[in-house]
Amino acid sequence: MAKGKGPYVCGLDAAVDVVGGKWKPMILWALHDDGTLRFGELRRHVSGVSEKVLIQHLRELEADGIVHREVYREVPPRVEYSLTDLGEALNRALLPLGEWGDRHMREIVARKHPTECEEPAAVAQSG
Amino acid sequence: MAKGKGPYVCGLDAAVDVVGGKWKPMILWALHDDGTLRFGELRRHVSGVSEKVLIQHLRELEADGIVHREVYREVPPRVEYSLTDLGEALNRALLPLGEWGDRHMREIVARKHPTECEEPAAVAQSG
DNA sequence: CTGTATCCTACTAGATACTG
DNA sequence: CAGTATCTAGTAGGATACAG
Repeated sequence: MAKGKGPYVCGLDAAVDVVGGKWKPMILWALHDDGTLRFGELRRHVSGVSEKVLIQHLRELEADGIVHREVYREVPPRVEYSLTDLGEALNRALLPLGEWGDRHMREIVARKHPTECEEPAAVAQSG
Repeated sequence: MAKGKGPYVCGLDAAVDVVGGKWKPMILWALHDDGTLRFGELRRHVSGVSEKVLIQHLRELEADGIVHREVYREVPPRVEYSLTDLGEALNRALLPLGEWGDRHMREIVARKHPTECEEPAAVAQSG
C-alpha cells in the first residue's frame, strides 16, 4: 500500500500517495499499454527495478485496488498482473500529467543537466 | 529540485518527480488558489509542514521552474511566492488526478483504515 | 519463474535553536 | 518575517542469496 500518510487533505494528495512510488508510474504505463503482464515481463518493461522493489510496489498497488493479481498454480509458476477499473481510471487521470511532462521534460531536464539533452521519445499514449 | 532520478522514461515519470514531494501538491494547490502568498501564509495553508521542509520544497519547485520567488528588501522582510506559467500548466494537468482522488479517496482510505471512524462497508472491489 | 529474507545506504522529513 | 544549521528518526530503494 502507499505511504499511508493519513487523512488526505485533497484528492490530489491521495492520488500522489498512490502513484508516488519510484517505479509505479512506469508499472501503470506498462500495464495500460499491454493489458496483462507476467512478473518477468513487467520486470523487463520497468527496466532497472529490482525484484524486491517491483514486488513491493505491485503489492502496494494491489492493496490500493489499482492492479489485479492472478495466480496460476502451474509448473513453472505463472502470475499475471493487470489493471482494475480503478487503475484504468487512474491511468486516464494520469494522461494530462504525462503529456505535461512530455511537453516540458526538456526544460526540466535542462535545468538539471544544462549540457545533457535527449529526445523526449514520446512514450505518450494515443488516446 | 526534485529527486533528480536521472533521464526520465516518460513524461509522467518527470511529472511525479516534480510533484512527488510530500507537501508539494498542497503547495501548488494553495498557490493556484490564492495566486500569490508570502512564506508565512504558505505555512498556514500547508498546515503541518515545518519551516525547513517548506523552504526545501519551495526551493525545489523554484529550481524546477514551477514557482516564482519575489524578494522585497523591506523591513520586516517580505518574500512572495507565485506560480509560473509552467506551474499553472502543471496545475491544470493535475486537475484530473485530483478529481480521481476525490472520487475514489473513500475506497482508498477504507482499505487503509477498515475500522477507523469510517464504515467498514464499501470496500467494494472494482471487478 | 515467482517470489522471500536479510543487510545496507541514501534520502525525506521532523524538531529545535539560531541569524539577518 | 524569512531563512539557516544541526541533529535525529523513519523509510524507500538497492544488492544478493535463498526458497517453493
